[in-house]
Amino acid sequence: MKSKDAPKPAGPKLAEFLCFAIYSTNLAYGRAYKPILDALGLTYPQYIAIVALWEEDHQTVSSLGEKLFLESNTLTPILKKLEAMGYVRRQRDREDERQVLVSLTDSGRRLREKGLGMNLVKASGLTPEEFSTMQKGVVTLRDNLIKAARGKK
Amino acid sequence: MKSKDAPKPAGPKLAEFLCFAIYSTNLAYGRAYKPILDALGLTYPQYIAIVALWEEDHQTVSSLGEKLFLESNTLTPILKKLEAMGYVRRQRDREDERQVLVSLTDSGRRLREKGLGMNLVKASGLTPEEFSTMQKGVVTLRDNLIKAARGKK
DNA sequence: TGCGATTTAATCGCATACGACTTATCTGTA
DNA sequence: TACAGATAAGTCGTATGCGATTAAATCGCA
Repeated sequence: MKSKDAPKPAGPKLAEFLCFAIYSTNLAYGRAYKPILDALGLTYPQYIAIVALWEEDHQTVSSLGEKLFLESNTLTPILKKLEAMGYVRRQRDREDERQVLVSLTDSGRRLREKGLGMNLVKASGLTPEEFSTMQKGVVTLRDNLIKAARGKK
Repeated sequence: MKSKDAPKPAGPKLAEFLCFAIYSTNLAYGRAYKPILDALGLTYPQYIAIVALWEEDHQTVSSLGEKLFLESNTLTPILKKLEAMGYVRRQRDREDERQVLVSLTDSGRRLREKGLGMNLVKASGLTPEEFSTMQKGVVTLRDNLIKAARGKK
Protein backbone atom coordinates (compact mmCIF):
# COMPACT_ATOMS: atom_id res chain seq x y z
CA MET A 1 0.00 0.00 0.00
CA LYS A 2 1.99 2.93 -1.28
CA SER A 3 1.01 6.59 -1.07
CA LYS A 4 -2.31 7.04 -2.74
CA ASP A 5 -2.93 10.62 -3.74
CA ALA A 6 -2.55 13.11 -0.90
CA PRO A 7 1.14 14.00 -0.45
CA LYS A 8 0.76 13.77 3.36
CA PRO A 9 4.30 14.72 4.28
CA ALA A 10 6.02 12.67 6.95
CA GLY A 11 6.53 15.73 9.10
CA PRO A 12 6.10 15.98 12.86
CA LYS A 13 2.60 15.26 14.14
CA LEU A 14 1.01 17.79 16.42
CA ALA A 15 -0.65 15.07 18.46
CA GLU A 16 2.74 13.65 19.43
CA PHE A 17 4.27 16.89 20.68
CA LEU A 18 4.63 16.96 24.44
CA CYS A 19 4.80 20.74 24.29
CA PHE A 20 1.44 20.79 22.55
CA ALA A 21 -0.05 18.36 25.05
CA ILE A 22 1.03 20.71 27.84
CA TYR A 23 -0.13 23.80 25.96
CA SER A 24 -3.58 22.42 25.21
CA THR A 25 -3.99 20.93 28.68
CA ASN A 26 -3.24 24.33 30.11
CA LEU A 27 -6.03 25.78 27.99
CA ALA A 28 -8.33 22.97 29.14
CA TYR A 29 -7.53 23.65 32.77
CA GLY A 30 -8.33 27.29 32.28
CA ARG A 31 -11.75 26.36 30.94
CA ALA A 32 -12.40 23.81 33.66
CA TYR A 33 -11.50 26.27 36.41
CA LYS A 34 -13.36 29.16 34.87
CA PRO A 35 -16.78 28.57 36.48
CA ILE A 36 -15.26 28.16 39.94
CA LEU A 37 -12.98 31.17 39.60
CA ASP A 38 -15.77 33.28 38.17
CA ALA A 39 -17.74 32.59 41.32
CA LEU A 40 -14.81 33.97 43.31
CA GLY A 41 -14.36 36.88 40.93
CA LEU A 42 -10.73 35.91 40.28
CA THR A 43 -8.70 34.97 37.22
CA TYR A 44 -6.34 32.01 37.36
CA PRO A 45 -3.11 34.02 37.79
CA GLN A 46 -4.79 36.12 40.46
CA TYR A 47 -5.85 32.94 42.20
CA ILE A 48 -2.40 31.33 42.24
CA ALA A 49 -0.92 34.56 43.55
CA ILE A 50 -3.37 34.38 46.45
CA VAL A 51 -2.54 30.72 47.05
CA ALA A 52 1.16 31.53 47.14
CA LEU A 53 0.45 34.21 49.72
CA TRP A 54 -1.58 31.81 51.86
CA GLU A 55 1.50 29.64 51.97
CA GLU A 56 3.89 32.47 52.75
CA ASP A 57 2.56 35.90 53.51
CA HIS A 58 4.47 39.18 53.33
CA GLN A 59 6.70 38.44 50.35
CA THR A 60 8.54 40.67 47.91
CA VAL A 61 7.40 40.80 44.32
CA SER A 62 10.42 38.89 43.09
CA SER A 63 10.13 36.18 45.74
CA LEU A 64 6.52 35.71 44.76
CA GLY A 65 7.61 35.74 41.16
CA GLU A 66 10.09 32.92 41.70
CA LYS A 67 7.33 30.73 43.08
CA LEU A 68 4.92 31.59 40.29
CA PHE A 69 7.55 31.63 37.51
CA LEU A 70 6.61 35.19 36.65
CA GLU A 71 8.49 38.47 36.69
CA SER A 72 7.55 41.92 37.88
CA ASN A 73 6.39 43.06 34.46
CA THR A 74 3.62 40.44 34.62
CA LEU A 75 3.13 40.30 38.35
CA THR A 76 2.87 43.99 39.17
CA PRO A 77 -0.35 44.59 37.24
CA ILE A 78 -1.90 41.47 38.76
CA LEU A 79 -0.95 42.53 42.27
CA LYS A 80 -2.25 46.03 41.67
CA LYS A 81 -5.56 44.57 40.61
CA LEU A 82 -5.70 42.36 43.69
CA GLU A 83 -4.92 45.43 45.75
CA ALA A 84 -7.74 47.33 44.10
CA MET A 85 -10.03 44.41 44.91
CA GLY A 86 -8.96 44.63 48.54
CA TYR A 87 -7.30 41.21 48.78
CA VAL A 88 -3.66 42.28 49.17
CA ARG A 89 -1.62 45.18 50.50
CA ARG A 90 1.52 46.50 48.74
CA GLN A 91 4.03 48.53 50.68
CA ARG A 92 7.63 49.57 50.10
CA ASP A 93 10.08 47.87 52.39
CA ARG A 94 11.41 50.42 54.87
CA GLU A 95 14.73 48.57 55.02
CA ASP A 96 15.20 48.52 51.26
CA GLU A 97 13.00 50.91 49.39
CA ARG A 98 13.58 49.09 46.12
CA GLN A 99 11.45 46.22 47.30
CA VAL A 100 7.71 46.02 47.64
CA LEU A 101 6.21 43.72 50.26
CA VAL A 102 2.96 42.04 49.40
CA SER A 103 0.61 40.83 52.14
CA LEU A 104 -2.88 39.43 52.32
CA THR A 105 -5.68 41.47 53.83
CA ASP A 106 -8.29 39.80 56.04
CA SER A 107 -10.50 39.79 53.01
CA GLY A 108 -7.82 37.95 51.05
CA ARG A 109 -7.38 35.37 53.80
CA ARG A 110 -11.12 34.82 53.93
CA LEU A 111 -11.10 33.67 50.30
CA ARG A 112 -9.66 30.42 51.53
CA GLU A 113 -12.89 29.29 53.06
CA LYS A 114 -14.98 30.29 50.10
CA GLY A 115 -13.76 28.39 47.11
CA LEU A 116 -11.81 25.47 48.41
CA GLY A 117 -11.64 22.38 47.80
CA MET A 118 -11.40 23.39 44.18
CA ASN A 119 -8.72 20.87 43.39
CA LEU A 120 -10.53 19.38 40.43
CA VAL A 121 -9.05 15.97 41.12
CA LYS A 122 -12.34 14.49 40.04
CA ALA A 123 -12.38 16.27 36.70
CA SER A 124 -8.90 14.98 35.96
CA GLY A 125 -10.32 11.46 35.68
CA LEU A 126 -7.17 10.12 37.33
CA THR A 127 -6.79 7.94 40.36
CA PRO A 128 -5.03 9.65 43.27
CA GLU A 129 -1.89 7.64 42.45
CA GLU A 130 -1.97 8.57 38.80
CA PHE A 131 -2.63 12.17 39.76
CA SER A 132 0.38 12.24 42.04
CA THR A 133 2.66 10.49 39.54
CA MET A 134 1.62 12.84 36.78
CA GLN A 135 2.09 15.85 39.00
CA LYS A 136 5.63 14.85 39.93
CA GLY A 137 6.50 13.98 36.35
CA VAL A 138 5.31 17.31 35.01
CA VAL A 139 7.21 19.20 37.70
CA THR A 140 10.40 17.34 36.77
CA LEU A 141 9.79 18.17 33.14
CA ARG A 142 9.29 21.82 34.00
CA ASP A 143 12.48 22.00 36.03
CA ASN A 144 14.47 20.36 33.25
CA LEU A 145 13.10 22.82 30.73
CA ILE A 146 13.97 25.75 32.95
CA LYS A 147 17.47 24.42 33.34
CA ALA A 148 17.82 23.93 29.59
CA ALA A 149 16.50 27.42 28.88
CA ARG A 150 18.91 28.92 31.39
CA GLY A 151 21.80 27.18 29.66
CA LYS A 152 20.83 28.70 26.31
CA LYS A 153 20.85 32.19 27.70
CA MET B 1 7.33 19.36 67.68
CA LYS B 2 4.14 21.43 67.56
CA SER B 3 3.60 24.63 65.60
CA LYS B 4 6.28 27.07 66.55
CA ASP B 5 5.37 30.64 65.76
CA ALA B 6 4.28 31.23 62.15
CA PRO B 7 0.57 30.46 61.81
CA LYS B 8 1.31 28.59 58.50
CA PRO B 9 -2.24 27.66 57.65
CA ALA B 10 -2.85 24.10 56.46
CA GLY B 11 -4.25 25.32 53.17
CA PRO B 12 -3.60 23.88 49.73
CA LYS B 13 0.04 23.98 48.60
CA LEU B 14 0.79 25.48 45.23
CA ALA B 15 3.53 22.92 44.61
CA GLU B 16 0.99 20.09 44.77
CA PHE B 17 -1.48 21.50 42.29
CA LEU B 18 -1.50 19.63 39.01
CA CYS B 19 -3.03 22.65 37.35
CA PHE B 20 -0.12 24.76 38.50
CA ALA B 21 2.39 22.16 37.34
CA ILE B 22 0.81 22.29 33.90
CA TYR B 23 0.57 26.08 33.92
CA SER B 24 4.19 26.61 34.90
CA THR B 25 5.45 23.91 32.55
CA ASN B 26 3.66 25.66 29.74
CA LEU B 27 5.51 28.86 30.61
CA ALA B 28 8.77 26.90 30.76
CA TYR B 29 8.13 25.39 27.34
CA GLY B 30 7.52 28.82 25.95
CA ARG B 31 10.88 29.97 27.23
CA ALA B 32 12.68 26.86 26.02
CA TYR B 33 11.22 27.17 22.53
CA LYS B 34 11.75 30.90 22.29
CA PRO B 35 15.28 30.90 20.86
CA ILE B 36 14.37 28.34 18.19
CA LEU B 37 11.14 30.08 17.25
CA ASP B 38 12.81 33.47 17.22
CA ALA B 39 15.19 32.13 14.61
CA LEU B 40 12.15 31.21 12.50
CA GLY B 41 10.44 34.51 13.24
CA LEU B 42 7.38 32.72 14.62
CA THR B 43 5.54 32.70 17.93
CA TYR B 44 4.45 29.41 19.46
CA PRO B 45 0.78 29.64 18.42
CA GLN B 46 1.83 30.63 14.93
CA TYR B 47 4.14 27.65 14.84
CA ILE B 48 1.54 25.08 15.91
CA ALA B 49 -0.88 26.49 13.36
CA ILE B 50 1.74 25.86 10.68
CA VAL B 51 2.37 22.34 12.00
CA ALA B 52 -1.34 21.60 11.89
CA LEU B 53 -1.39 22.75 8.28
CA TRP B 54 1.57 20.55 7.38
CA GLU B 55 -0.49 17.65 8.61
CA GLU B 56 -3.65 18.67 6.81
CA ASP B 57 -3.60 21.51 4.36
CA HIS B 58 -6.58 23.51 3.13
CA GLN B 59 -8.67 23.54 6.30
CA THR B 60 -11.44 25.79 7.53
CA VAL B 61 -10.78 28.06 10.48
CA SER B 62 -12.99 26.01 12.77
CA SER B 63 -11.48 22.67 11.74
CA LEU B 64 -8.05 24.09 12.47
CA GLY B 65 -9.43 25.45 15.71
CA GLU B 66 -10.64 22.03 16.82
CA LYS B 67 -7.16 20.63 16.39
CA LEU B 68 -5.51 23.53 18.19
CA PHE B 69 -8.25 23.92 20.83
CA LEU B 70 -8.76 27.52 19.80
CA GLU B 71 -11.67 29.44 18.37
CA SER B 72 -11.94 31.95 15.58
CA ASN B 73 -11.64 34.90 17.92
CA THR B 74 -8.10 33.77 18.77
CA LEU B 75 -7.22 32.06 15.53
CA THR B 76 -8.25 34.71 13.01
CA PRO B 77 -5.69 37.30 14.10
CA ILE B 78 -2.95 34.65 14.13
CA LEU B 79 -3.87 33.47 10.65
CA LYS B 80 -4.01 37.02 9.36
CA LYS B 81 -0.52 37.58 10.68
CA LEU B 82 0.73 34.39 9.04
CA GLU B 83 -0.92 35.56 5.85
CA ALA B 84 0.83 38.92 6.11
CA MET B 85 4.11 37.01 6.58
CA GLY B 86 3.39 35.08 3.41
CA TYR B 87 3.11 31.63 4.99
CA VAL B 88 -0.61 30.97 4.48
CA ARG B 89 -3.43 31.90 2.15
CA ARG B 90 -6.97 32.65 3.35
CA GLN B 91 -9.86 32.44 0.93
CA ARG B 92 -13.62 32.22 1.29
CA ASP B 93 -15.06 28.86 0.32
CA ARG B 94 -16.98 29.22 -2.94
CA GLU B 95 -19.35 26.44 -1.88
CA ASP B 96 -20.14 28.00 1.48
CA GLU B 97 -19.20 31.61 1.77
CA ARG B 98 -19.38 31.50 5.55
CA GLN B 99 -16.22 29.44 5.69
CA VAL B 100 -12.65 30.51 5.12
CA LEU B 101 -10.16 27.98 3.79
CA VAL B 102 -6.61 28.24 5.05
CA SER B 103 -3.73 26.83 3.00
CA LEU B 104 0.03 26.91 3.19
CA THR B 105 2.03 28.82 0.62
CA ASP B 106 5.26 27.39 -0.76
CA SER B 107 7.02 29.64 1.68
CA GLY B 108 5.01 28.12 4.53
CA ARG B 109 5.82 24.59 3.39
CA ARG B 110 9.50 25.45 3.19
CA LEU B 111 9.53 26.27 6.91
CA ARG B 112 9.51 22.55 7.55
CA GLU B 113 13.07 22.11 6.45
CA LYS B 114 14.34 25.09 8.34
CA GLY B 115 13.62 24.54 11.99
CA LEU B 116 12.99 20.88 12.43
CA GLY B 117 13.90 18.66 14.45
CA MET B 118 12.93 21.07 17.15
CA ASN B 119 11.29 18.46 19.31
CA LEU B 120 13.22 19.37 22.42
CA VAL B 121 13.18 15.77 23.63
CA LYS B 122 16.65 16.34 24.97
CA ALA B 123 15.71 19.37 27.01
CA SER B 124 12.89 17.44 28.62
CA GLY B 125 15.43 15.29 30.42
CA LEU B 126 13.17 12.28 29.94
CA THR B 127 13.93 8.94 28.39
CA PRO B 128 11.96 8.25 25.20
CA GLU B 129 9.70 5.90 27.18
CA GLU B 130 9.07 8.44 29.91
CA PHE B 131 8.48 11.08 27.27
CA SER B 132 5.90 8.94 25.55
CA THR B 133 4.18 7.91 28.79
CA MET B 134 4.01 11.50 29.97
CA GLN B 135 2.70 12.66 26.63
CA LYS B 136 -0.11 10.12 26.64
CA GLY B 137 -0.96 10.81 30.26
CA VAL B 138 -1.21 14.56 29.72
CA VAL B 139 -3.39 14.07 26.66
CA THR B 140 -5.75 11.86 28.67
CA LEU B 141 -5.86 14.49 31.37
CA ARG B 142 -6.66 17.17 28.83
CA ASP B 143 -9.46 15.17 27.27
CA ASN B 144 -10.97 14.47 30.68
CA LEU B 145 -10.85 18.16 31.56
CA ILE B 146 -12.51 19.09 28.30
CA LYS B 147 -15.23 16.57 28.95
CA ALA B 148 -15.72 17.86 32.49
CA ALA B 149 -15.85 21.47 31.29
CA ARG B 150 -18.38 20.58 28.62
CA GLY B 151 -20.58 18.98 31.25
CA LYS B 152 -20.57 22.16 33.33
CA LYS B 153 -21.76 24.26 30.46
C1' DT C 1 -41.00 29.58 -1.10
C1' DG C 2 -40.13 32.60 2.78
C1' DC C 3 -38.15 33.66 6.93
C1' DG C 4 -36.54 32.78 11.62
C1' DA C 5 -32.88 29.91 13.60
C1' DT C 6 -28.31 28.34 13.07
C1' DT C 7 -23.60 28.44 11.65
C1' DT C 8 -19.08 30.65 10.62
C1' DA C 9 -15.81 34.04 10.91
C1' DA C 10 -14.60 38.25 12.54
C1' DT C 11 -14.46 42.32 15.91
C1' DC C 12 -13.92 44.31 20.44
C1' DG C 13 -12.55 44.63 25.19
C1' DC C 14 -10.07 42.75 29.01
C1' DA C 15 -6.37 40.05 31.25
C1' DT C 16 -2.22 37.82 30.96
C1' DA C 17 3.08 36.89 29.34
C1' DC C 18 7.17 38.86 28.14
C1' DG C 19 11.14 41.59 25.87
C1' DA C 20 13.07 46.10 26.13
C1' DC C 21 13.48 49.84 28.73
C1' DT C 22 13.15 53.25 32.79
C1' DT C 23 13.39 54.78 37.51
C1' DA C 24 14.65 54.57 42.14
C1' DT C 25 17.55 52.64 45.42
C1' DC C 26 21.38 50.33 47.22
C1' DT C 27 26.36 48.34 47.27
C1' DG C 28 31.11 47.95 46.87
C1' DT C 29 35.13 50.08 46.54
C1' DA C 30 38.66 53.37 45.14
C1' DT D 1 32.45 59.42 50.82
C1' DA D 2 31.47 59.64 45.89
C1' DC D 3 30.03 57.13 42.23
C1' DA D 4 29.82 53.25 38.77
C1' DG D 5 27.43 49.25 38.60
C1' DA D 6 23.96 46.16 40.35
C1' DT D 7 19.24 45.33 41.77
C1' DA D 8 14.00 45.73 42.29
C1' DA D 9 9.90 47.19 40.61
C1' DG D 10 7.40 49.24 37.21
C1' DT D 11 6.10 50.93 32.25
C1' DC D 12 5.27 50.14 27.46
C1' DG D 13 4.44 47.66 23.23
C1' DT D 14 3.22 43.28 21.09
C1' DA D 15 0.93 38.78 20.90
C1' DT D 16 -2.10 35.67 22.64
C1' DG D 17 -6.81 33.64 24.96
C1' DC D 18 -11.44 34.30 25.51
C1' DG D 19 -16.33 36.13 26.55
C1' DA D 20 -19.67 38.85 24.30
C1' DT D 21 -21.28 40.46 20.26
C1' DT D 22 -21.86 41.26 15.20
C1' DA D 23 -22.34 40.34 10.20
C1' DA D 24 -22.98 37.40 6.57
C1' DA D 25 -24.44 33.18 4.64
C1' DT D 26 -26.96 28.95 4.92
C1' DC D 27 -30.49 25.83 6.62
C1' DG D 28 -34.92 24.00 7.96
C1' DC D 29 -39.39 23.74 7.96
C1' DA D 30 -44.15 25.61 7.96
